[in-house]
Amino acid sequence: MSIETDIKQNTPFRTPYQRVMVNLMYTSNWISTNQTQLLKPSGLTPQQYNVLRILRGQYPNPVKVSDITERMLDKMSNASRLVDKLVLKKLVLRTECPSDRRAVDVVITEKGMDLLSKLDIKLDEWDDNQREKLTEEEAIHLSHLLDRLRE
Amino acid sequence: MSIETDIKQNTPFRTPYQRVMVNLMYTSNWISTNQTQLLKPSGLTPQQYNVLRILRGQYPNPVKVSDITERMLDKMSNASRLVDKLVLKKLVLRTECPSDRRAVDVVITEKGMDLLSKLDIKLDEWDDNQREKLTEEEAIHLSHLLDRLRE
DNA sequence: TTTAATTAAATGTTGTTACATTAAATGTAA
DNA sequence: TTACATTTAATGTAACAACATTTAATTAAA
Repeated sequence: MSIETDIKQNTPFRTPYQRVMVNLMYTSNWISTNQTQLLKPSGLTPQQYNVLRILRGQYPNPVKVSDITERMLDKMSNASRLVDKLVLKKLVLRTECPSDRRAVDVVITEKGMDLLSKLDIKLDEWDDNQREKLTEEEAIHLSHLLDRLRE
Repeated sequence: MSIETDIKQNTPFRTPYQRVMVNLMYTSNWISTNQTQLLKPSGLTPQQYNVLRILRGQYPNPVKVSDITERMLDKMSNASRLVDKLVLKKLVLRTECPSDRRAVDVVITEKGMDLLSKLDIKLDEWDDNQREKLTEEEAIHLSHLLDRLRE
């Protein structure tokens, strides 16, 4: 559905750039809502999931809280408190970094890895749904346009 | 910059679709941060700005709170409390709807219209920046791909 | 070496979001 | 009409986000 119809707008956008901006916010919100619902049964928020994926990416090496902050999509979020939540759920381990006692090393646990594996399957299904809407070439092109927009 | 570089990811995305999803979240967050900063001097949050724009679109007709909710990008947001904030700033007027005493009519004030006019100029500048990154055709294409993705 | 500046993580605070619940008005069906 | 369901807005609440501040460790400079 066109973004104008989706948001019931009756006056057209002044420029195609404004249309893109609104469309991006709307689409991202749509994805985010879907993702939140997908993760809810696992008791994870999208941000917590994001942290787990960052940790898996480095497994079995630890990642410092400051590195997590740098890699998170939402730079303003509080990685420290997110790690707190994950520690409580025993999905990650937090240990003092031996070489710098200010820093904190975080590692994903086996329980965390298992949870991610289960979620991979769900995510692949969601992935397959998108496959029906865009071809691979279109998906690649879309990413490319987004990269250019942020330049 | 490519999204992989932006988020310092060293393992590639499994599919172009996953890349698009992450890219969309990242890009939208980037836009949202920019927008928040742009609006901050006016004392408006992006959502409050969104409500004002919806009201201007119907001016001088009133819009019910339920209609605002329907048209907002973030459907889960609480239009009632957003209108509250705008009433406090005298940017909108809230009156009981005569034909349905459950409903509430909201109209943008002259002060609200003036504020939007000032913001239009700022927004156009931001618009011009994007113009250097994507051609009009590319912007149109990008919106089209986003529409298709949400189908 | 002592002092100052910087860095890393944690914490405090204020406002917001997501969601559930409430309260009042309206619609509907027996 | 009366009872019940639905709609509309407002409110309560718990978790979260944005941002500032604090505390401790490290680095750099005097």
